[in-house]
Amino acid sequence: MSAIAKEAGTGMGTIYKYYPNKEILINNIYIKIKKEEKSVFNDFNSQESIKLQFENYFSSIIEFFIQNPTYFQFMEQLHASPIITEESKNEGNNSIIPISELLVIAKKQQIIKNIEIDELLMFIGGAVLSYLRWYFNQSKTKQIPLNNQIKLVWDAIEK
Amino acid sequence: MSAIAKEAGTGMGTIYKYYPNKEILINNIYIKIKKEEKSVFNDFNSQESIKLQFENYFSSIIEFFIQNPTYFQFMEQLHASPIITEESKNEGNNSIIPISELLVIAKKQQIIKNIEIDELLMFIGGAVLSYLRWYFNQSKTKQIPLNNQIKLVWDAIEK
Amino acid sequence: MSAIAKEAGTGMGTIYKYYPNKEILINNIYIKIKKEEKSVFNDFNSQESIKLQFENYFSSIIEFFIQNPTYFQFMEQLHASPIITEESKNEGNNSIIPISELLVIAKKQQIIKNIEIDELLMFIGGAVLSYLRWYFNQSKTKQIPLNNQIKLVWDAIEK
Amino acid sequence: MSAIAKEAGTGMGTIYKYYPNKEILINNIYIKIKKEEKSVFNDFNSQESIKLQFENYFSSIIEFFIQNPTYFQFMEQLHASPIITEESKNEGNNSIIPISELLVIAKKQQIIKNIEIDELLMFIGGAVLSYLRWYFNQSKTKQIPLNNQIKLVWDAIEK
DNA sequence: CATGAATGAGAATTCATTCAT
DNA sequence: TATGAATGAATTCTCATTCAT
Repeated sequence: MSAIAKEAGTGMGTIYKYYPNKEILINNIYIKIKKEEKSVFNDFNSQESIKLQFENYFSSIIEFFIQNPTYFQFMEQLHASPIITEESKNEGNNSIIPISELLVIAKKQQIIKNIEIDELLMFIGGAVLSYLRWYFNQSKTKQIPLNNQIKLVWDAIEK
Repeated sequence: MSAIAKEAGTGMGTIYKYYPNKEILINNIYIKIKKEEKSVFNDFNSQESIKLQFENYFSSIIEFFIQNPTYFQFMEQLHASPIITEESKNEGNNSIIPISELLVIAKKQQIIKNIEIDELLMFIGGAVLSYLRWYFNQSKTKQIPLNNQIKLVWDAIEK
Repeated sequence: MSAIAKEAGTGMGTIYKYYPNKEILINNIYIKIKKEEKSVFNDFNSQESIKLQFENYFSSIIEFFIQNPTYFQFMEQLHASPIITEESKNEGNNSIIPISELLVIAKKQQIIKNIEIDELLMFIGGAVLSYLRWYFNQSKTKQIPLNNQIKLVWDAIEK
Repeated sequence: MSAIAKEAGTGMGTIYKYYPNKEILINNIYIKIKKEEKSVFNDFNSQESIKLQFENYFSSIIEFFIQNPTYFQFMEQLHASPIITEESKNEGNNSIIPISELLVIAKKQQIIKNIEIDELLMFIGGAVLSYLRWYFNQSKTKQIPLNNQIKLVWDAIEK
């Protein structure tokens, strides 16, 4: 907590004014990131084809974390920590609503495989996560093309 | 540490006899799990088709963690922790050698897409991880068929 | 450390804020005592005869430890302890500079024996130490006159 | 204790067979050294002059600790430790009986100053101690002549 | 009888939280 | 109101002692 206060340029007392204890602080950060993550989808144009919308989503969510590397580090370290409450996790799950809705439509239109939405979602989530882990381990010189990842995921879920 | 000793049914001093400090203990557990993970591939029959071998690997590695849920919990909580040293991570990376070699062959035989091995590996790793996260969040009644996951991954990497 | 905190009327955390660990705390006390010991000589009047100055020094340094019995106990217990670093010992040796300088003058004036300064110093140090050990072992009723000690030392070093 | 057992080439259990606990072990070592120290005086020839006997004693006791540097280290570290019992200290004080008796004679014969034996003893003890501290801090190349020390002490106590 | 692995009370150290300024 | 020094419960680690082999 004292390290956080120092980094934030405030006293510890100030943090405790807004967040009664460390658990609440961490959980609020968690939820904040999840909300921002969800908002990535707001700008999307639903006039475009399903495939394009999906690809846009996929690259946007990755771009989001590339632009906010500390968010990614935070999630990597804490998503499985006992400090994150069940309640926070539930609220955090809202972040996948947009892509979930897109998948529902795609499935109805028989564009993608007839697999449970949840199962597809977790699969896509895994692709996002692994790409980002890779990205942040890379020396910045060798950039991995996102195209390949997008093709892999789309070939996977496409009917 | 005292909780670990209690759970292990030993005194704390005994743990410190074998592992000089907590960091070393945790890193040894990390490496042990990674080694076991690698050994999953030992039994494999290289006479089978590439696809079958791949599917076997994929389901085996998932089976491994389902049989050892504590291993999975440990990795989820600690893989991104600063307590895991760079050295341990490097040693841990040996666990993907078997599947890596399989992919090299598959690529040569033009069975799978012409994408860098590392990129394919991280993609597959993401699929494994996301399935397991899902599995352990499930109430045990609703079992998700692994078949779907295998099909998704294979369709993704197949040429 | 907890006993020290209790005695000091603070929490243990407070000690650790100023002294990162026990070793540093102990070494700081060591150096502090040595510095105070040195400052005993500050008040001295260099107009007086060499002999008088010497006698003043001798009785002052003994008076200093009699007034601060805990200082003496600390030194007795810790001067040979491995917790006192070589660096601290070197810094502590500054405390003998004043008397050392006095002896240099005394030797030039052929007042004292033509023996190496260091050898004289150690001899004097031994006399101080042994008197103090004696003093603190005494029941307070039987006070040993310091005069005798001073005569002994002076007769020893005098030409 | 385990370090002691290792150094001694035995198991810890063996030590505990002979010395029920660490305190007793340390105190026994203390007393053993003190006894050896006393025996240094056994060989002495009472036919010699008092002065010669004194000088022999002085150099013998120093020689004793130079030959047994670990004894000196032990005493330096532990003489003021709370682990040494009052009883051990009392028993240890026997080691000064021989020199004490010599001083009684010397005083009767008016060879040395008319100062209390105990005071003379502590003075001499201080000289021994300071010489040894000096000796063991020296780089072995520069040997300090013991003659000077002996002259210093004798001039001090001589009438 | 000798051993040294096992023990756990006690010591050192940390860090979330409080509260006087 | 904002601060960060002070706090001490909780944690890590040590080491004298025991006891099964």
